[in-house]
Parts: sequence; C-alpha cells; structure tokens
Amino acid sequence: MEQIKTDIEETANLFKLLGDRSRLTMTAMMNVRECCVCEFTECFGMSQPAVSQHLKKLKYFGLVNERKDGYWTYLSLNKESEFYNMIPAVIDAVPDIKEEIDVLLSKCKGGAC
Amino acid sequence: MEQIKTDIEETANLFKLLGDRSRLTMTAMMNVRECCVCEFTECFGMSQPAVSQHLKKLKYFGLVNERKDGYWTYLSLNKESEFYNMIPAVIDAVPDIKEEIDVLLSKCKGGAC
DNA sequence: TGATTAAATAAGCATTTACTTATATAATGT
DNA sequence: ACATTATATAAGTAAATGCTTATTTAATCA
Repeated sequence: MEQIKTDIEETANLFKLLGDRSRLTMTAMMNVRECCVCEFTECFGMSQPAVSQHLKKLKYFGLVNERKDGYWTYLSLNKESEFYNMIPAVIDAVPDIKEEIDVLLSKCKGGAC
Repeated sequence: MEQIKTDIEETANLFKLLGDRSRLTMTAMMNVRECCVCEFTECFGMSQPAVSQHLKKLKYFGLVNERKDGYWTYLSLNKESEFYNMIPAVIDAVPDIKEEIDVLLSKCKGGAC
C-alpha cells in the first residue's frame, strides 16, 4: 500500500531531476562516459556554482557518483542506483539525443581542463 | 544547431511534466485507457481545480487530448504528439508501475461518476 | 425557466527552483 | 609558506510551482 505511493513518487522525483535542461544534458553525457565538473561549466553557458548545485542534486538523489583526482572531480552514473537501469531507456527515447550529446562531448576537451 | 537545444529542452519539459506525482500517475493511467476527469478527482485525494490545472498543463504541452460527452470530459494520450512514442518506453521503465496503476484504475468506477 | 452538475478559470499564497555574487575549502605547485 | 586552482557553500532574489477557495461556464434535466 505504501509501496504504491513510493514507487511512483520516487520515479516522479527522478523525472523532476531530469526535467531540467542542464541536468538532463549532464545525465545524457554521463550516460556516454565519465565527465569532469569542469567540462560542464565549460560546455554550458553557466556559472560554476550553478553547475555545482545541479550536481549536488544528482548526487543527493543517488543517481551520480563522484571520484576525486587532484584538482578535478569526475562524475559518473551510479551503477548502484535503483534507477540506473532506467537511464539508458529514458535517455535513448529522446529523439536525436545521441548526435546532440556527441557534439557537446566533443566540444569538451575530453577530461582535464 | 538550434535543433540541438530544442530537442533536449523539449524533452526536459516533458520530464518536468512527468516530474509530478499526480501528472505521472495520470499519464500512466491514460497509457492504459482513456480516463474521465472525475476519475482523477475521485482516485486522488485532490481538489477538482487542482486536477483541472494539471490536465491543462498536459493538454497545453500536447501530450493529452480531450473528448467531451455530456457532463463529462474524457482524456487520452494524444497519438499525434511527438512524444507519444516515448510514453510507453518511459512509463514501463518505472518498476512495478503496472500493478500500481491497475489498483488505481480499479478503484475508479470505470468511467462516468 | 430554473436547478443541478462537471469542469474551467480567477485570484491569492506558501514553497520550491534556478540562478546570482561573494566567500570558503582543499589540493597542487613554487 | 604562499599563490593558484577546481570545486563547494552561503546568502539573497526573481520567477515558477502546486495548491487553496470562490466564482464562472456550459451542458443536462425537471
């Protein structure tokens, strides 16, 4: 009974997270490969704190893992998330997203900034 | 180029729409069958204007069609929407949603209120 | 015509969201 | 030790969101 609420509500929260252009784009990029924070701030016309706050939400929800290395922080989809398996299904349903994300990823230098 | 922005942004808007428990549930219900407005107000613990406002957003986005018959208004997924094909893929990715929605739909009398 | 009914709209309100600028933290390099 | 760098946090703000209650619209029925 409570389960009924929980599953739908949790999924609604996932969609709310993805319901922002920046976070959806970040998620689609991470669906291809691990990304550095600096890649997001570089590719998007967006301030560094704004990117940081979006990533905080993704991490808090458990969708994203971080790995620190020197100056840099790398983000990737969290394979342990209960939503991990949904992500490709959801992302790949977006028309033409593959091409769009490829363009964005190639704009980023590829890692360290 | 502009296309790049548009597709992702539009999809983010779709997810934003689905990123609300009530609208996600309504959408999942309509993914099974046409529903009467009164079914939503009845099944959800929610006022009639609240339901009406959620449906307005779904209609404005083009995801949902309405059909009027006497007192009642019936809603269904709009087959002409560019997102129509995404809906089953997205909805069916939700764990256990089939069972949850079946319970909800059986709680509604099945149509006219 | 007048009452009833389903649904939409209007107006108001508290909360959330997505940003901004300024500052802090923590690792690296000199 | 000190400067530099990537990132996080804090505080503030304008706009959006999701509700509420009150009212209106439009169809049906007596």
